[in-house]
Amino acid sequence: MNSVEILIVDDEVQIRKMLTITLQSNDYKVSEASNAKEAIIRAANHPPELILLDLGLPDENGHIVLQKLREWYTKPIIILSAHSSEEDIVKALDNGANDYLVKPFRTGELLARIRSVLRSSSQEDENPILIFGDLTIDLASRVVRKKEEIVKLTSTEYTLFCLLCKNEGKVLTHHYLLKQIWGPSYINESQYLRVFIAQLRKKLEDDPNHPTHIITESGVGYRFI
Amino acid sequence: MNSVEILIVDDEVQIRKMLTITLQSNDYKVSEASNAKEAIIRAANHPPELILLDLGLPDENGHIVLQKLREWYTKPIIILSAHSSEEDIVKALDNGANDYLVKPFRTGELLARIRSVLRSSSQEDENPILIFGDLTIDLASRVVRKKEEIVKLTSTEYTLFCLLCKNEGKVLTHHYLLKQIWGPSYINESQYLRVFIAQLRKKLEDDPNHPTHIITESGVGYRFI
DNA sequence: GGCTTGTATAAAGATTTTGTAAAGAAACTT
DNA sequence: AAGTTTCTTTACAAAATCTTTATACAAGCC
Repeated sequence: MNSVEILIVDDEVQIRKMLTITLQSNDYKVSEASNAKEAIIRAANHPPELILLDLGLPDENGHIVLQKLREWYTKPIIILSAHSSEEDIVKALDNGANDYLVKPFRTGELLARIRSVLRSSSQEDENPILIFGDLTIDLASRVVRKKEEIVKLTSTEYTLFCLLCKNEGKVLTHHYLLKQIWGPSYINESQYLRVFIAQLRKKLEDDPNHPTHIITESGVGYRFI
Repeated sequence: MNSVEILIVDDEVQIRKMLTITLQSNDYKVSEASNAKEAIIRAANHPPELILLDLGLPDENGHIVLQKLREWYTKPIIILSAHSSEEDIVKALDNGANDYLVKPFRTGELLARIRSVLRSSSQEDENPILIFGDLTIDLASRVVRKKEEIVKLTSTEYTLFCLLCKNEGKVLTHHYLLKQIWGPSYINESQYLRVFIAQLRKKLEDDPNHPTHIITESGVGYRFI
């Protein structure tokens, strides 16, 4: 068993099916998403080793999805697209795509290109466990520990914490966090954030009243250090 | 100047010329080889950051050249080939090529693919940091430091400081600053500015009474140096 | 000097933003 | 269907930030 997980993002069920079968018969683990929102949530909750991203999604422009993913997702992304214009290709590659295949593509070539990008990304042997002082976060198994003790986080708490961790040191605006976690229509619901930040602090900080990891940037957002 | 060196391996002189011009005009350094033997010697003597390899060389099969190179050469190799058969593509990718472009290819796409593979091989994600003496400002992370120490700025202070930094040396008028930060209806509230300039000086200057960075231009505005 | 104009700083007051608890709603479990 | 967990919403307290006021200083000019 390969145990390498690939996330397929495509709105056409036939293509997902075809890809799933192809990949599974080559010993990859597969997860699927049929739209942009689902793709981002899946990628954040359970980051795959590679993402196959169709640019023609129903709910959002594929280039935007790519940009959003690349804000934190560092593993390979291969674009599968019906568009073969140079403009699209250059834009996607410059937005951080590792490869770009035009549909319809040849299965053997796709598999070879997958092997290629996985090879060049795995040589950096990325440790899926991030360590911040006494806090560790194992992205692969979705486990957060504080001084070896496992901390139980709800799905939303974990997504929020992941985002903060992956952007260590950077300020993430309320706007951005709300959009990433709850979706674009929630960008004014800052109260949600406060509640969940408070919950994270209660679970993760030594002294929740004087947080040392999750820092408030008043008027702007939050920062993780 | 980019100073990234690329080795072009192709037996056709016109293609080498064309590639050389394209790459040089995009700030890459270029070296050339016209056959397999030369290619391997050049790569060994002076390893480039990337190799563009034509598979149709006169003295040896391109796939063999690729294999030989990959025995020790770990940086990106992009194949340029007239053959578009799946067999060739898969074989090249599995032999360690990072990408495979079929001739004739589009220049913009080639450049984008070069950027892509260079990016994923060099993976230094440096965020731009502006440095002014002992003051540094990290725009991506929204962090200002004075002698390595993080200085906590409020939202408005930071916006003001950014404006000054981004216009280093220039005088920014009261009018302009007020308009940018508080909006057009505040252009007469110069007192606001004085308060915030004073606060910035208190936090950032060695001696706030004798500022060396944030300079008053009496009657006009402020200047940052 | 006395006057005016522009600037600097501290501190009080007002406002905005953030933190916390807790209740109600919704979604899952068993 | 009852119980549990998680999410959403409300209300209020606490903290941080912004605005305003008061006062002082410095430079230029009559």
